[in-house]
Amino acid sequence: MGKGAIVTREEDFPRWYQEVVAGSEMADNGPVRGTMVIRPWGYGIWELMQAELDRRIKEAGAENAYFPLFIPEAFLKLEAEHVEGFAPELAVVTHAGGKELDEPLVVRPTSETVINSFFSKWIQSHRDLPMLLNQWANVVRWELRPRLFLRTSEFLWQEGHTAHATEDDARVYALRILDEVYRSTMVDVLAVPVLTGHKTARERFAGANRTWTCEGMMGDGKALQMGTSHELGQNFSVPFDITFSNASGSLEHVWQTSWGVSTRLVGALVMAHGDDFGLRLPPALAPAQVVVLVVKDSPEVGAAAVALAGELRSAGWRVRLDDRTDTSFGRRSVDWELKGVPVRVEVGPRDLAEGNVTVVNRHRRDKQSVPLAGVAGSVASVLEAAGAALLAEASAFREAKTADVGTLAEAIEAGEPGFARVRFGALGPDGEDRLAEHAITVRCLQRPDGSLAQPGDDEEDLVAIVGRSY
RNA sequence: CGGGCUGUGGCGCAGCUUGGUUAGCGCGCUUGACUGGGGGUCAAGAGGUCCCGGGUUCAAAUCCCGGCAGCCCGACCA
Repeated sequence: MGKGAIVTREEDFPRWYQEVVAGSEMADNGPVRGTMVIRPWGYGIWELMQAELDRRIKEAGAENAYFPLFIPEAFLKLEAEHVEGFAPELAVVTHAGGKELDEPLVVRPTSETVINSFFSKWIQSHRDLPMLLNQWANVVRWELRPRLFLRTSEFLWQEGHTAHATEDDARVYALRILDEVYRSTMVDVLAVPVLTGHKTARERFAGANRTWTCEGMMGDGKALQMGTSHELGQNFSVPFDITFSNASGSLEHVWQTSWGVSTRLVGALVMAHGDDFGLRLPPALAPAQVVVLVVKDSPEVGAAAVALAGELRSAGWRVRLDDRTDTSFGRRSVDWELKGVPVRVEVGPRDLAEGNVTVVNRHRRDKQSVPLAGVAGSVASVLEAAGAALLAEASAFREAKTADVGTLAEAIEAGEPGFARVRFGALGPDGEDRLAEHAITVRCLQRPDGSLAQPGDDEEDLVAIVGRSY
C-alpha cells in the first residue's frame, strides 16, 4: 500500500482496513465467504467498545446470559414475517453425528426464537417481569454481498431480549436502550454523531412493530445503520405462548423488545474518522493511547524512553514502548500513525541533547518539541481534547453534507452525496420505490426538531432522513 | 437473479489489438553494506502449470471454441 490510502473513499476502504484491523482472509476463505477475521489491533478496539457497551447495558438493568448456537428450524417458522425476512440468509445444518438430522438446525441469524422458547417457560407471573436479558454471541447471516466489518457473514454482537407487562413499558425500555446505551456509546465513546429515529415499514426488522435506529454518516457521505432497538409487540409472545398472570389473576401475553449492535461499530469508527494517513482513534478506544518511540538507539535515549513510558503509565494512560530499532524509524512511525494511536512521543538524540522530546498529535498531525518535564501534561492535554475534537469534526462534516429539501427530486439529488431531510409526506405514496431506483433509502423518521416520534404523531408530517447506505 | 468486468511469482498490475529470442514492472520477501528525525539508499538473490481443456500455427500469455473461478454495481442486511 502506498501513501495516501484513503478510508474516506469507498473503493480504497477495504484494503486500508485489512492492513490495520482485519485479516486478509475475508474474501479468501474457500467456500466460507465473507466471514470475519479481526487482527489483534482491531480486536483490541472491539474489546474496549464492548466493555463500554456492557457497562451501559447492565446499568439499564439487563443481565448477560447465553443461548444455543443452533436453532430448530421449526422455531423460526413460528413467526411468519420473521422467518420470511431471514430465510434467504440462513445457514442450515443438515447432518450431525455422522447421519442426517430428522429436523435441520439453523445457525442463529439472531436469537429471538430460541430465547423466547425459554421465556415461555421462565415467565409465569407479573412478578417475573420485566425480564431483561442480553447475550454476547456470534451470529451468521449468509449475506449476498459481504463487506469487511460492515456486513460480514459471521459477526460478533450483543443482542438484548426483554419481556414486559405492557406495551408502554416495552416502548420505554426500547427507547432507553437506544438513548442510554447506543447513542451514548456512539457519541461519547466512538465520537461518531448519530441521528436517531424509527424505520419506515419497508425498512424495519422482520417481526418488529417499530424499529428504532442510530444512523451515522461515514466519510464518504453514505449512511451506516449503527444499531437498532425494536418494539416487537406481541408478535413473538403469541406464537411462543409467553404469558403471565397479571395482578388480577388473568393471563396476558408479554410485550417485548430486542436490540443489538455488532462489530460493525469497528467499521463505523474507521469509516467515520479515518483520513488519508490511516485510522484516527478516540482515546477511549485506542488499545494504546500513547506510543513512546525510540528514534535511534543509544543508552541515553533508551533510558529516557523507558522512564517516559513508565511515567505516562503511572499517569493512567495505555502506553506502548516502541524500541524496535532494527526497523527504520520512518516505518515505525507510519505504522502507529496508520493504527491511529492518538499521541506519539518521539525520543531521539538530537532533541534529548537539549532536554526535549517531540510530541505528535495524530488527529491534527502536528508536532511540538516539549521539555521532558512537560511531557505528561502535554500528552494529557492532547488526549483529553481528542474525543471532543473528533466528534465536532464529524458533526460539522455531516451538517455540511445534509440538505433540507421539499420534494422527491431534490431528495434524490441531495441523497446521493449525503443526506437530505424532507417531510415524509412530500415523498408521495411510491416515494420509497422512487428513491430505491437511485439506491437511496429512508434512513429514519424523526420529528422536525430531530426528536423521536411520539405515539400520536402523523407519519406524513415527520421528517425523513434519506441517503445512500452501506 | 439482472447489468458491467477480470483471471499473468505472496500482493497489485503491464504485455494480448498486430502470435516471434530468456514473460516484464511496482510492492513485499532473503542476504549484505551504508543508514536511521518520517513506509530510506545501493548491491546481489529467491520466487511463474501466464485459470483449465481443446483447436489453429513452424511458433500461443497473445488468435478461435468450450469450461471453471473471481470481482464490481443492484436486490438482502447489525
